[in-house]
Amino acid sequence: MSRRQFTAPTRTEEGPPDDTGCTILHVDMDAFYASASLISRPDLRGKPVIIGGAGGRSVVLSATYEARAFGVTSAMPMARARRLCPQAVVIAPDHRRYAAISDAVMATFAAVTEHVEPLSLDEAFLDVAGAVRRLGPPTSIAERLRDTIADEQGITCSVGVASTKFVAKLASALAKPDGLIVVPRNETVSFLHQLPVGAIWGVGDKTEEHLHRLGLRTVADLAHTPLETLQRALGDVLGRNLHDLAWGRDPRPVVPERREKSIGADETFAHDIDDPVRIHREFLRLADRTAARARSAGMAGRTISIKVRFSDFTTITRAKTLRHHTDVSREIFATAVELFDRLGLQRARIRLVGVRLEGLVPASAAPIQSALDEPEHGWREADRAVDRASARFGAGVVRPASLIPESVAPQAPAPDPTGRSRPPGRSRR
DNA sequence: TCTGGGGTCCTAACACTA
DNA sequence: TCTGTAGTGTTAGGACCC
Repeated sequence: MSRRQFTAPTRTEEGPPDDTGCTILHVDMDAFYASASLISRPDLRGKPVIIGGAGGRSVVLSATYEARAFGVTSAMPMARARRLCPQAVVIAPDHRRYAAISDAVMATFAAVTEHVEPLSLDEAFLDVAGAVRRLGPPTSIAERLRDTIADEQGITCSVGVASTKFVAKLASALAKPDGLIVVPRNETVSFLHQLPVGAIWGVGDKTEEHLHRLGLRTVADLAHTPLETLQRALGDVLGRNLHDLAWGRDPRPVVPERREKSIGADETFAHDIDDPVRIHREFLRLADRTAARARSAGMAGRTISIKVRFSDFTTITRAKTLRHHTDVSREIFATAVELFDRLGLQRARIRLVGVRLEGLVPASAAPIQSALDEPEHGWREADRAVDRASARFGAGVVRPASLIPESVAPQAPAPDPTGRSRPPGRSRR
């Protein structure tokens, strides 16, 4: 689902386009989360519907085109979306359903080519060079994919067909909704040069503003600016990238598998808080979630970072690299709390905290060293037991005592949210 | 207007080491 | 032993994407 919208100066729909050499397809589901949610609510088709949380600080995950007509866009605060379109029906996200549909769509892609690079749940690049002899020209393959997805999943998608990933992605955005655009190889540069600079993948609000200050408004302006000028203004890497893209140079291949480099979780509080005990408790919850996800992915990391966002929205991060890799909840939590305490905040009002595990490697390849004070059968085994219980009875069935609501927890001495308690299985003498 | 959550990548400053 | 330098790793922040 592409967030950046721009108007198509032209649509190349007249006559059969020349798709010779255009073997890269970018397939993007139309308003994916909204379309998927409406499968079980056909009564809402054709009506403005917003997918998002009901909380005061939640944002729009997706919206139907009928809601978008009122100015509702994804990532917009829900409060604003409701003001813009008060008649819209708001539906809570159903991530399981989205994952299931995404799996089915990816399987459809895999039946066409093994060169599929998923970008997210709802979009992917396909390199169909090897499928042309078997299935026909790229445009036919794209049409067939669109039909299959519509028939089998009941949702529409848009496809860009081009000779590079970058141009295919631009084309699919222009084709939305429910369309197909082919950019012939020899028309790539003229296609690009009429677009605004903001259309380029990697140019966000800040860079676009920067380029406008330099008097650069279209991709053609960018292309005709000396490389050295762009590099001076934007840095070596970004300057070079934008210059190359402006001339249609994008040699990146479709890469079927990409390994995660970090895993993390963060949480925005319903109201800003300044209570260190509550903040520690939140770090415990987030460390637990992060570690469980790492273990489930079979990964371990060496760097633990925290993120703290204050009430004025300024955000800081702090990180610590351990001497060994870990996937142990308690170790991630202890490091996170150490980093947080080191900030020495005097009851600052905090809006969000986050925990991230970086420098991931397969756990099987990482020598995971026991923490110095870890007894035999310690926290790692406890984590494994929790994982097994969660797999059997559902996530969250086993939690640290300090995360159990007071109304549920048995009367006992207050748990220590810092986690500096005794390890499991060794608490009794 | 009032800004989620999950990520990746880049840059710069600094520390450490050969 | 001291100093300058280049390479590398760590840390922090920012921009961007979906």
